[in-house]
Amino acid sequence: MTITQLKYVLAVAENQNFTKAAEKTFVTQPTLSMQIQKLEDELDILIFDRSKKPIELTDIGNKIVTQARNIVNEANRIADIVDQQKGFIGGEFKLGVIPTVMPTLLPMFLRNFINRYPKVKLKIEELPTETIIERLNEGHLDAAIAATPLQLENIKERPLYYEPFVAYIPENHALHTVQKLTVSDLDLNDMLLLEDGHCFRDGVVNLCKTNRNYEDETFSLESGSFETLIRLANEGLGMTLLPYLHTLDIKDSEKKYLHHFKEPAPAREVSILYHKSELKMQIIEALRSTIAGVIKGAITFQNVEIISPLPQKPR
Amino acid sequence: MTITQLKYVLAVAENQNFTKAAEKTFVTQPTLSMQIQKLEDELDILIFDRSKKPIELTDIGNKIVTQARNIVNEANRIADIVDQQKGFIGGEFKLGVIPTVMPTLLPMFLRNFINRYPKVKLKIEELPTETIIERLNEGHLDAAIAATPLQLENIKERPLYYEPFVAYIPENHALHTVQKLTVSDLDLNDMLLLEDGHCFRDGVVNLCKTNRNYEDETFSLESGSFETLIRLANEGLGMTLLPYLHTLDIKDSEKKYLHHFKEPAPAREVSILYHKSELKMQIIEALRSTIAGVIKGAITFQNVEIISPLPQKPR
DNA sequence: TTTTTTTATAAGAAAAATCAATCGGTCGTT
DNA sequence: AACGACCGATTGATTTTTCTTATAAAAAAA
Repeated sequence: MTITQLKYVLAVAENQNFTKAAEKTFVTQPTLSMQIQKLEDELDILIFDRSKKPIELTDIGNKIVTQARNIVNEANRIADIVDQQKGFIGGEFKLGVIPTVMPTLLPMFLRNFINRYPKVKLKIEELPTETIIERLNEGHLDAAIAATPLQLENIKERPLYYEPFVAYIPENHALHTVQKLTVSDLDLNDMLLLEDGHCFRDGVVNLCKTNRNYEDETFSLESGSFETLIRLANEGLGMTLLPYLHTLDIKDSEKKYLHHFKEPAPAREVSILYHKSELKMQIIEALRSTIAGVIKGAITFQNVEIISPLPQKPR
Repeated sequence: MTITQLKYVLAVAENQNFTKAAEKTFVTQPTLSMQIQKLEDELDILIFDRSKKPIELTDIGNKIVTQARNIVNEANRIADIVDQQKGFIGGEFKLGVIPTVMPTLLPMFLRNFINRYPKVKLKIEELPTETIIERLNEGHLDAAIAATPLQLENIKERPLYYEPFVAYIPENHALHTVQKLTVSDLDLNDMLLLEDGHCFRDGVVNLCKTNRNYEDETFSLESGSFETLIRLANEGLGMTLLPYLHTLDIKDSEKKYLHHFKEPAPAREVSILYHKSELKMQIIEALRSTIAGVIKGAITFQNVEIISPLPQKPR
């Protein structure tokens, strides 16, 4: 059994197709066929059920793939240990970021990070929390930035900052005159929300539900961006909640509609997530410290109440 | 980097000598030299400091060896997973047992186990707890039986039985007339102890110390076996404590000197230990269930108080 | 110094991994 | 049913890698 064989197995398991897996691993398809057969012979089991289309893992194949991922991860870590020893910070690094953090946080630290660690080839993807978790587990992402706490078995989370919710209340709205908002003022029926799938939306829903217990309703007005939500609010279709960083680059003419919450303000916890194997830990640490550095100037809130980003299942 | 190379590195690291390592791995010495050099070239570091005699690991070499052990263990586990799937229970299995458990427990389950799992080649070694822990960590033992709780980072423990302490009090002793002993009756100065290094000795010391706080004294009368302790007690040199199973095959004429403790009786917890990687788990489970089966008939104590087997450090 | 021990090197043999080409089976389409 | 597309297995040649024998070189022991 070789590490190469295990990598081949992983590639085929992921692509469910020998030919595609061969391309990904930069070998020809017969190479994959033979090496995987050799491994199967050695172990005297079948890893793949080739009668199914597309190809499937057998029961035992599934277990082997899990363990193979383990081994390959641990093996990759050798290079990592060496890098660390040499003080080398570089190589490809794949970072996932949730959509509601991406446009505000990224411009704040990216230039800074690239200057400090020019040898790191950052590949950043905007992904929903759910996909981020999958990809972290599969090793397709090296780290991610998302709202926490998620408390997942194989994923570690380290908080970066706490970002309060800020209300955007148009002129003609009932709450417009209220100086300091409290959570109990909120009404989910009057709230303009992001589309389903955004964890910020789930956070807002959770926040409003701490107040009263709503039925699971269908919301008619939803949108994919905060920009649109603000425009809808201006049209008098309700109020909305924004994450604090988004309120920094709002039009001056609209700033007067922003209402902060009374302390402790509800807030989301934004963390850097990584797999418990702590692969490429030195780059993760470099990222974390860079972000922590730039964020310190922008966000200084301490007394906040953390709102869970997880959707509550209907009972 | 290949798994074979990592195994070679481990062999050389353990033997501190290429030639001996070559014999152990059943290859010639040049093979080791070349493969290890290849790995060093690939990683662009030196794993061994060849200027020292005997050969030594470099700093980074040390880290790599630790990780290599990890990888090789995880790799071995693949075969294990396959065995489990096939329901195969067999192969070599190295079990460590502490001296105070060995002579009583072994004859109880060994024949039974060999009959049930004839394909397992059991290699049993009598070792002190300290050595057991080392060997489990290094992978030289597959499992061990020792007194717990030890609460070690990389070693899991699963209790097999609770074995009460039984006092052996000779005729002329002050406590001879006491019907049901309590811990507060014990006096460490009057206690015949096993030699240093036995965890049962530490257990007895801990037990007596829960009573009063003793200085760390030197004990003049110590011995390596319970047989001798009993003989010394008969000579009127003090009393002693025995683990329950040892009291079963004591001479009939001496049985009258055995005194059980009042419930909850102090007891040692005897567990099966194994590395957290759970290698050869199906054999470990087979062992555990076999022992649990035979022990159920012999030990039925429930209401006991577990005494730590760890030596207390002098402050 | 000589001998022994130990690791490195060189060269060739053996084993393996890989590739290009091709086969054979399955599936969907006409 | 026939055709073509797709996909994994097979074959045989080629390259690469691994291992061994033989030997050199260096260090330690005698």
